[in-house]
Amino acid sequence: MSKSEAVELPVLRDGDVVPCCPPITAGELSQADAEKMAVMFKALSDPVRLRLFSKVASHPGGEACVCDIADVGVSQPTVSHHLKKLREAGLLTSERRGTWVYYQVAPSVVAAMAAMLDLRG
Amino acid sequence: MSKSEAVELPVLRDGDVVPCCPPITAGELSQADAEKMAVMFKALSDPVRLRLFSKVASHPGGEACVCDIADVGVSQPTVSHHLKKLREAGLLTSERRGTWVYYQVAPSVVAAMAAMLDLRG
DNA sequence: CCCTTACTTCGACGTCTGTCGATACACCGG
DNA sequence: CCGGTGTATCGACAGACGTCGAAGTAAGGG
Repeated sequence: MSKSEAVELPVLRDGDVVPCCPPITAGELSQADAEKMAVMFKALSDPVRLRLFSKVASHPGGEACVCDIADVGVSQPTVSHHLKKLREAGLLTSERRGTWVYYQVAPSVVAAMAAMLDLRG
Repeated sequence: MSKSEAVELPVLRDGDVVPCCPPITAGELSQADAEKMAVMFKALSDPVRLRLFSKVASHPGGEACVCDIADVGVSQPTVSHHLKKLREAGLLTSERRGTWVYYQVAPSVVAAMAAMLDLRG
């Protein structure tokens, strides 16, 4: 599947934000932009995914092995399914290291979502 | 169409943010917090709702009449349905003034979502 | 009053989504 | 090569969701 490279801290500096879409206060979203953003928000619209995501994000280095975060009250296949959704939405990246698979947060994508919700115009 | 006599700007100051949940980097989300946040993210997980929301948010005063924003490519009952979802999630509030119903953004709720996605620890 | 305009609710329908158990795939240690 | 552990995919199914037209409610104007 996907092959991610860099393993770095999720620390953000100004300018790291992918300028996907302007803040919602800036004007009406185009159909295309709306669909793009909807995919990201949908990824976080499930309690299980939200918990998985927070577990990865709050882990040291912003990355965690599946086995470290799998305890969210659903079966293992379901965990895998949700992690795939988060991956497909661009919020997480994954990397296999030996037996284990590590998931990392994608800071710029998350920052883009936050930026879009910025009401200070 | 309608004539919205602008109320006030949705400008935020520090401290206006409802401290619903800590940033996702701060630790694992509780089951309850995850469910609460999931409802908000789910509200923005649909392209039509995202466009409706952006139309309200980008309107002068952060408020708009339904008739001003209803042109999003779906039927009018569907628009009403989506606005209800946004209202139930706390992202919008509504108010009837005469014949028209005006929707306003709920700045503190939106800010809480943005704060949760803040990766700067 | 009744009619028109603005919006909401209702009922129905097809699609999408979350969940599971079973199964397949990847890696490691012996 | 073989058995064991960690993850991913598959197939199935119930429930949630987006959509519509039709009908209901609210307000204003003749």
